[in-house]
Amino acid sequence: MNDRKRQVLLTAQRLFIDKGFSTTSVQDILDESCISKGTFYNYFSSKNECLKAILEHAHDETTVRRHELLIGQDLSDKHILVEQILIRMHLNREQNLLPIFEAVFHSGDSDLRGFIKNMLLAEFSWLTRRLVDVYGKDAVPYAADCAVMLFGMMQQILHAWSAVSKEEMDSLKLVTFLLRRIDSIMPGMISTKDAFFTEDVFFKLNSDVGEQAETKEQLLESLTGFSELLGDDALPAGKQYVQFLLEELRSECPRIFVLESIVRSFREAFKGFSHEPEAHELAYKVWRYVDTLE
Amino acid sequence: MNDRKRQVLLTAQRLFIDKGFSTTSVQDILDESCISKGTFYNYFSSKNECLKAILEHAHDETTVRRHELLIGQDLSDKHILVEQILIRMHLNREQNLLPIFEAVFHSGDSDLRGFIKNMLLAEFSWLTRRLVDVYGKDAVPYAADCAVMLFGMMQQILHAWSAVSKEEMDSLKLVTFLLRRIDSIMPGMISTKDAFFTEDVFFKLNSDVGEQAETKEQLLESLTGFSELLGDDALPAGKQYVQFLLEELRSECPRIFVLESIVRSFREAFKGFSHEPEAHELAYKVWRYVDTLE
DNA sequence: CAATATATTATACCGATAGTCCAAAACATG
DNA sequence: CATGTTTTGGACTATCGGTATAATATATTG
Repeated sequence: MNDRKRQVLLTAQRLFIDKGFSTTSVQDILDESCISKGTFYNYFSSKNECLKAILEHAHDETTVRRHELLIGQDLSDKHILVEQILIRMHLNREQNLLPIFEAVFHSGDSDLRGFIKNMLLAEFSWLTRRLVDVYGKDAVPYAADCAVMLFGMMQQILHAWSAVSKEEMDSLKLVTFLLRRIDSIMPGMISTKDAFFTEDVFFKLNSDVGEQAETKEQLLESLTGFSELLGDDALPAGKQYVQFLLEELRSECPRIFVLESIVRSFREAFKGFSHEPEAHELAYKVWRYVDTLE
Repeated sequence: MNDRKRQVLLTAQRLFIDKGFSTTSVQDILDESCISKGTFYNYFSSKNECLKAILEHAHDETTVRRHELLIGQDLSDKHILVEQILIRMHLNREQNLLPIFEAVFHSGDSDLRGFIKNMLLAEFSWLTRRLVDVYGKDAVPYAADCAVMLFGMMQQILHAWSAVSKEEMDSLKLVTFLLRRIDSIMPGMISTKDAFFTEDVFFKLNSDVGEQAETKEQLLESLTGFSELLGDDALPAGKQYVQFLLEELRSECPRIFVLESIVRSFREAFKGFSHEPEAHELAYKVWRYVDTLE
C-alpha cells in the first residue's frame, strides 16, 4: 500500500461521504487528489474496488479498536459493548459511511453487493457473539435475532432523525436507549422460547463469513518484514514492541493476555508517526491471529 | 391516466422489481413495453418521475385497503394492525418494492430523495397513530419511537433473511413476531418514561407530511365526472354506488360509517371490470376526504 | 368524407459517465 | 549512466438519461 495510494483513498472517502458514492465521479477523485486517470486505474481496477478498499479499511480499524476495548475487561460489561458499537458509528464520521453501505447494498453491481452483504453478516455475527457474552448462554438461540433487530432499529432511527432534525445525533444516547430495548426484549424471548431465525441460520451467519486469519508463519514474516522496514533511527520503542511480539509468538505457548496488551501499546506507539498505517495493518493481523487462539 | 400509460407503468414496475431501479435502463422499459422513447418521455418527464408514479400508486392502493380493513372493527385489535402492515409487504410483491425504496433513498437525486423521505415519514406517521390505537393513550409519547423501531427491525430482518436463505419469508410470522417484541418494549418505555424522539419531533412526523385531501367540491366534481364517464350500459350497480355516495356527501351531515361501507362496495364492484383504475383513484380520494371528517 | 389535432414513432443527437489503451515523460534504483 | 517502474495526459469506446425533430399513425370533429 503506497503512501500516495493511501492519500487517494482518503480523498475518495471524503468525497464519498460528502457527496455520496454514486454522485462522486472518478473525475472528481482525480481532480481532488491531483492524480491522472491512469494512476487511479493502476491503483484500483474500478471505482467499486476503490470503495471496497475504503470499507475494508474501516472494517479493519473497527476490529482493532473493538478488540482493544476488551483487553482485561469483563466480557459481560454492557458499557464496553456500548463503546464498541459506538466505535463503528463514530468511525463512520458521524454516520455518513453507513448510508454509503446501504446505498451500495442496493446497487447494480452484484460483486459489490456480495461484498457489502458479507460485511453486514460479519457485523451481525460479531454482535450476536457479544450479546451472548452480555446476556449469558441462555440467550444463544435469540442473540442473532436481537443483533439483527438492534441494527435495524439503530439504522431506522438514524434515518428518521436525519429526516426531521438538523441537529447532530447523540449516538451514545441512542445506543444506550437501544440496549435498554434489548433488555426488555431478551427476557421475553427466552422465557417464551420465541426465536425467529432458527439456529442453523444463526450458524450460517457465523460460518459463512469466514474470513480466515493468516498462518502463524505468515504473521511472523509480516512482523519481521515490518521490523526491517523500520530504520534503526526511528521509534526504538516501537521496534521493541515488535521484537517482543515476535518472541512471544515464537514461544511454545504464547500468552494471549500478553499479546493483547503489547499489540495495543505497539499500535499506540506509532500513532501520529510514520509507518502508522503499516503498524495498524499489522495490529489487525495480530488480533485476527489471537482470535484463532481463544 | 391513459390505458397505455398504465401498461407502461406496470411494465416498468415489474422491471424495477426484477432488475432493480438503477440497473433498469429506460431502453429496457421501451423494449419491454414496445413504445418509443418519445412516448415514454411524453408520459413521464424522467425516469425518476416514472418511479414516483409507481410508488404513488402503491401508496394509494395501500391506503385504500388499510382503510377498508378497519371498517366496523375495533381500532385496538392487534390482528387488524398485523393485516394492515402485511398489506404493504404483500403489495410490494414479496418485499421487492421496499428495496427500491431504500435504493432510491440514498440516490443522488435530491428531489427523488425528498419524495421517498415523505413517503417514509407518512408511513411512520400512520404506524405511530395505529400504535396509539392499539396500546392506548399512555403510549402516545413512545409510539413514534416504536413505529420507527418496528420498521427498522422488519427491514433488517428481511435483509438478513434474504442474505442467508433462499426460502420465501413467512411475512405473517415476521409481523406477529415483531408485534410481540413491541409488546415487550412498550410497557417498559411507559413505566420508565424512556422516550427517544421528543414530542415535538413526533408532531413533525405527523404534520410535515401533510398531503392534503381535496375539498368537498373537488371530490363531488370527480364523482360526477366519473359517473358521466360510465356508459349507461356497463355496471348499473357501480353507478348506483356513485349516486349514493354523491347524495350522502351532499347531505348536511354525511354519516361516516355509511360512506366507508359504500366506498368499499363501490371499489369491489369494479374489480376486474373496465374503469377499475379510475374507480380505485376515486375510492382513494373518498377515503382521504373521510379522514378529514373524523 | 375531409380536415385538423393529437399521439406515436424512429432516429439523430447531446453531455456525462466508467473504463481502456498507449506513447511519452518522470522517477527511482543499481 | 542505464534500466525498469510509475505516472501522465489524452484519445477512445460504450452506455446512460434526456432532448429535438420530422415523419407517420390515429382520433376527433366539422
